[in-house]
Amino acid sequence: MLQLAHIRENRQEIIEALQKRGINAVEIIDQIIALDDHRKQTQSALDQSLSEAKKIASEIGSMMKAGRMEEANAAKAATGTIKKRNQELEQELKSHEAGLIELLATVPNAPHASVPAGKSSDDNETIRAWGEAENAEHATPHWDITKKYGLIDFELGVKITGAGFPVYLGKGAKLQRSLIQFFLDQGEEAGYTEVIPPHMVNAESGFGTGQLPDKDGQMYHAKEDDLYLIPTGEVPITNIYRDVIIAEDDLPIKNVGYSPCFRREAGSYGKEVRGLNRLHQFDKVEIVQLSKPEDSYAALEVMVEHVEQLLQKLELPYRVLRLCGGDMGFTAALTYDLEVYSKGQGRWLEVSSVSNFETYQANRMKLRIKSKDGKKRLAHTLNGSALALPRILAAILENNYDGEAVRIPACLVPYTKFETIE
RNA sequence: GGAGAGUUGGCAGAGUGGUCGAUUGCACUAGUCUUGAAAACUAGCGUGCCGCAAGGUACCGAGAGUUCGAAUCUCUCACUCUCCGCCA
Repeated sequence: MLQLAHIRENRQEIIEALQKRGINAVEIIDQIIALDDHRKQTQSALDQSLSEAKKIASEIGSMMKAGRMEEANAAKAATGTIKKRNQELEQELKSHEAGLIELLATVPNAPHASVPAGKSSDDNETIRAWGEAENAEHATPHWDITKKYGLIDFELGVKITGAGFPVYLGKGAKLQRSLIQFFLDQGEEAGYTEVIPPHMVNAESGFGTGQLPDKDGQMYHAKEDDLYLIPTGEVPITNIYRDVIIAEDDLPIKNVGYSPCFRREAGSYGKEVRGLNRLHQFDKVEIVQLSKPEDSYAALEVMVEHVEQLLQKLELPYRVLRLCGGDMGFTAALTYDLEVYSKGQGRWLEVSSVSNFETYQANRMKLRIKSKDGKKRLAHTLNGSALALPRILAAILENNYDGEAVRIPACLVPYTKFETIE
């Protein structure tokens, strides 16, 4: 969520930034500020009232010690009204605080100055591109290739679980595992510390990174234990640092982690979701950074470069997009999407999304930085896919297929131990 | 899943109804001393909220309750440890 102090100080600026998302936030922002005013007043009144009650209690203590019992009893009798007032003020404060969080949680992050205004993916800005985005001579969609070589069985997944839960077989499984290993090794080389996080999270974690309350329909929920299957490694990895105060010298913190991701994808259908294009369960290697506010945008660029390096090593043509306000996720201030060109389908596939959340998540998580002089401030959080597996796998199969065999990119051969699928 | 023990500031560990946000030690930070370091000594050293500030207020696993007053008493829950059961 946005910080209250920041909203109060930069009301107009935030309203203008949110317009890039197509949101008119005037009313909600003013509502928030008004409620915060009430909160402050109530806090003051409560503190004063509590102070009074405390004073009387200690006076009664001294009276009793001195043996002046009648006096003490008289004072006791008079405490009723104060006590009642305290309770009322406490209730009022609580409801103001809860109301504020509720309102704040409905306001998305304010886009960065460089974010273009826009409604949909049509308004995204292409920053740069790499490689030849042309259809292959033997253009074949990956679902035909996986079938031909027995790499993935989608129907088998339907039997075991349901649509969107494919079964990887033989060289298909090995290629998948090799990619994970490759991505993790590359992350480690770039200075990220590997973590293997839990694949289920509680509601607090879901709130911390911003999936809850707004996107809870997208996550699988185990009601019995009130736990959610993670939609991305971002959730458990970033929440490692929930409620933590980090010494400034320990920043930046860089983690890389592999995890399966589970998404309900309610409402998706058609050829957009065919094959590996959109699944309910998929694998992803995620990179996460915590940084000082003044360093976060430089870190974001380096993260994008890291992902680009991966794609170049895999020899996949790609382009980098700066998302417009309307296409950006709820919690992001700036997002770069990386798309690879899928030659078998003749379309771009999103394989990575790298974002700076500034203090939006840190504020929800109470993730703070402590400098040497003892001053505390919220950290900036960033994350990105490096990379999401299924569409990479699809692109590798489609882009390296010559009608006879699939050639494995050189960087993966040390992992797969085979050079072709035929 | 069953039985028992526990949960206090970065760590260790006091405190069982009244001025306790909490003794003390270690760690940490600054300073004195020293050629430098160590040692010793001095001071500082949790987090949130309200307030320009002085200051006020809240937090001793979480929530509720008893009381004029709760870290201390009662209840519920969570977690940790030990033993038993089950199990990859």
